[in-house]
Amino acid sequence: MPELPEVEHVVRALQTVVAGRVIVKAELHRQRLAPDITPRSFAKKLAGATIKFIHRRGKHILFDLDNRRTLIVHLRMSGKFLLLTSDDADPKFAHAVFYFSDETRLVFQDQRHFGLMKLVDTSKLYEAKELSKLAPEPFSDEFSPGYLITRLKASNRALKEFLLDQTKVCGLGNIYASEALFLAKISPSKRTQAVSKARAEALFISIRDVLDEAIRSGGSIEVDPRNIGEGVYGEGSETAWRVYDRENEACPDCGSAIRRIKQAGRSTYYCGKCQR
DNA sequence: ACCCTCACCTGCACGC
DNA sequence: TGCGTGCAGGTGAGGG
Repeated sequence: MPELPEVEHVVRALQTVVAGRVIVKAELHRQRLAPDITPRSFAKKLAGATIKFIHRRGKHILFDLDNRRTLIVHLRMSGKFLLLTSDDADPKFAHAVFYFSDETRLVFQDQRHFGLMKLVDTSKLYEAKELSKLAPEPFSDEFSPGYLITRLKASNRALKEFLLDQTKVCGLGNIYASEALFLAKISPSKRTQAVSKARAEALFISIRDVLDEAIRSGGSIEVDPRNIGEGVYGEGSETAWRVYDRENEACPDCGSAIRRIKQAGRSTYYCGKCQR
C-alpha cells in the first residue's frame, strides 16, 4: 500500500537482507501475480540467479539479477516481503517464494492480490511499459519547478488528481498528495491550469519536503528481518500526518475543522481555510 | 490526448 | 452474534 517513501524503505531493507544471495529455487503460486510468465518459466529463469542489487523507480521495486534479467515488483495496496526460515509455514496469500541456500526464503505476500511482478531483460528495463511513461524521479534534476509548471499547464484536472497520476508526478499516493497540498496551501480542487507560477514553485518544494520527511522518518525504523518488506508508514507516522485521516480535527495551522471530500473516488483531506 | 468510472481482492470498522 | 455497508496507502482497462 505504500507510496514512494515506504517503497524506498522496503528497497533499503531488501538491499541489506537479500542482496548477494543466490536464489536456489523460485515458485510462482499465483499465476496472475506475474501474468506475462508461466510458473514454470518463472522458476526456470530465477533458479540459480544471484540477486545483485535492489533499487527502485517510482513505486516499482527492481531486483537486478546476475543473469541479465531484472525482476520488477509493484506492491500495490497490500504486497509485502517476508524473510522466513524453514521453521515457518508459508502465510496465507504467499503468492511467490524465493528460496536461498541457507534454508531461508523470501516470501511475497499479498492479501488483496493487486501486486504485480514482471521479469525483463535488464538492458531493456526502462523500456518496460511499467517504467517508460513514469514522470521523473522527484529528487532528480529533471523534476524541477519548470517541469511541474509545464505539466500543470498541459492538463486541466483537479490538482489532487493530477498529483496521483504517476506519469505527471511520480511517487505521491493518496496520503502524501493531500499532505503536499496542505503544505503548499493550495486547494485540492483547484484546476491545474489555474495554478500560478509562484504557487507551482511552492508545490514543487512541498512535494519534495513531504517525501523527504517521510523517507527520513522511515529510515529510522529498525529492520525486522522477518518482516522486511511491509512497507509500513513510519513508526507513529499517523501522528505526523497533518491532514490525512483527520476529518473534523483541528487544522494544525488555523484550528478550523479539516474536511474530507471525494475526488476520483478517493478521499481527500484538506483545510478549507488555509488551502485556496 | 485527456478524463471519468469501474474493476481487481480481502478484511476491518461501523451501525442496526 | 450476524449481516449489510463503506472504507482502505494503487493502477489499468475501457468508455466517452
